[in-house]
Amino acid sequence: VSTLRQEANHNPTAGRRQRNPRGQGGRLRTELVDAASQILAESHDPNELSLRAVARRAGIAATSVYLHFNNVDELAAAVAERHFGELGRAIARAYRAQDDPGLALIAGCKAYCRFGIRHPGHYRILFEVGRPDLAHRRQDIQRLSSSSAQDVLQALIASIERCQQHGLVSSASDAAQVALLVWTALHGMVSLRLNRPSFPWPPLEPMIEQTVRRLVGLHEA
Amino acid sequence: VSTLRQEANHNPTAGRRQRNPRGQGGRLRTELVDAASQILAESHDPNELSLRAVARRAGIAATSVYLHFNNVDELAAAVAERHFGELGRAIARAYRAQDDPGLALIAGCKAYCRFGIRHPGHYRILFEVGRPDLAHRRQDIQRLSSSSAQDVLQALIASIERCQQHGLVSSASDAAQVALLVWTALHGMVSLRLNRPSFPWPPLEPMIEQTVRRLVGLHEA
DNA sequence: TGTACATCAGTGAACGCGCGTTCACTGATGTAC
DNA sequence: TGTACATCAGTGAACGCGCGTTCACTGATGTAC
Repeated sequence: VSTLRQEANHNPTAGRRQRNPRGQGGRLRTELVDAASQILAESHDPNELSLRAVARRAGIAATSVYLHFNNVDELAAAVAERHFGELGRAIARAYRAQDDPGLALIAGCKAYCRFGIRHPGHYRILFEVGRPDLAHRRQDIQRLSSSSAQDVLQALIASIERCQQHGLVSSASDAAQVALLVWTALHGMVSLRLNRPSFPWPPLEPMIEQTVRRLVGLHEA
Repeated sequence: VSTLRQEANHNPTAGRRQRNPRGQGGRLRTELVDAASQILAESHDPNELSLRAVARRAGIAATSVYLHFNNVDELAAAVAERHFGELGRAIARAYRAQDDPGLALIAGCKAYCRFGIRHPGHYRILFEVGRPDLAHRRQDIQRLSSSSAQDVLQALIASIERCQQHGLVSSASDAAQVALLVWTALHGMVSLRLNRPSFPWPPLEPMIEQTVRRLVGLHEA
């Protein structure tokens, strides 16, 4: 009987959770997103992100998830939102560390790919998980997370425009259009490396640099 | 009782299957791959490709799948093999339809993307489904399907080399290396369009053409 | 020509699993009177 | 100051589902004698 309860409700490695104090029930929401992120960090496969797995990891009953999310898709959307934020901050950090606009652009692109390679589960939930239900049913949430994606893209556009303003890149082509070429190419590199790890891939960073330089028309310093 | 049998074993839209004649049991293998392809063609989501779904679609008992495949992963590998072949033929057809090596290269790339956009389930099973079990356990099968992927890549390399030989592309950079840039970029375009259909994507073909021209250094005719 | 037997192409019931979701509930803590 | 009540943060059992896989089997067709 005790093993049954263990299996059903508790993460055997974690201690028994004590309930939050009155008025602090909202903390569980954060803990659930934490737990989901941990699962994604370990699994590489977003399909392992189930309501029951998250509840197990957080040390609560499966039903308690419904105190904060109407269904499992809303939980997944909250997780995606968090990781969109983290991706954006990782890119911004790498970008700001470079003075030259061209090098900053490339550094941001490398940060994007590095995030994907280092956090496959998190990256996949952002760009490889089809959650059509969400897109159809919960327009508010979809707007939120797609605006975070837009933020990432906007930053890329701005960084290409900055190269144009410094004369490093021709102003003949539209920065927004070129940014799309770059984004899709970066995604392709991440996605294929994650999904075909046994392929004999050459080193990632030179590949990123070549792709970005050629796509935006940025020549060696 | 009769509804139970229906649900368990039969596709209600298809007639009752009659068994293959003696010595022709191997036909079922083809029918299973057919059924699996149909499911993928309709679903967009490779997770719906389950052993039981395939059996239902083929009009046989779930257990009969084991007459031809040791497990569900071998079935998936057979499906992938077939669609690698179809992708390769689609590319070759488009390629051969153009005389100019530069236009042929671009036509092949467009065919690659078109295949992915038109057959999301089939494309995903080739490049977005992580089947680590297969890669680890069944080396022979992995070799097969990865050699089909290699065929596609080899064709791309050859078509870039042909551009070099005709002086359309500089011979300064390695064709194999550039081919990788092109392949990953094409995959990124397909993957993102499939996974984020609500994003306001610009028309696909100009985007492919720009990407390929810039990556290989092929200028407008 | 008749019959026993082997082979072949499948079947059907059952198993244990994890899943999302529902429902009625529990028990501690604060608040109104 | 004591007590009834409301609120809050969660629980536990149960549901029906589809899944992959196992096991023993069935029934038609060919073959050896």
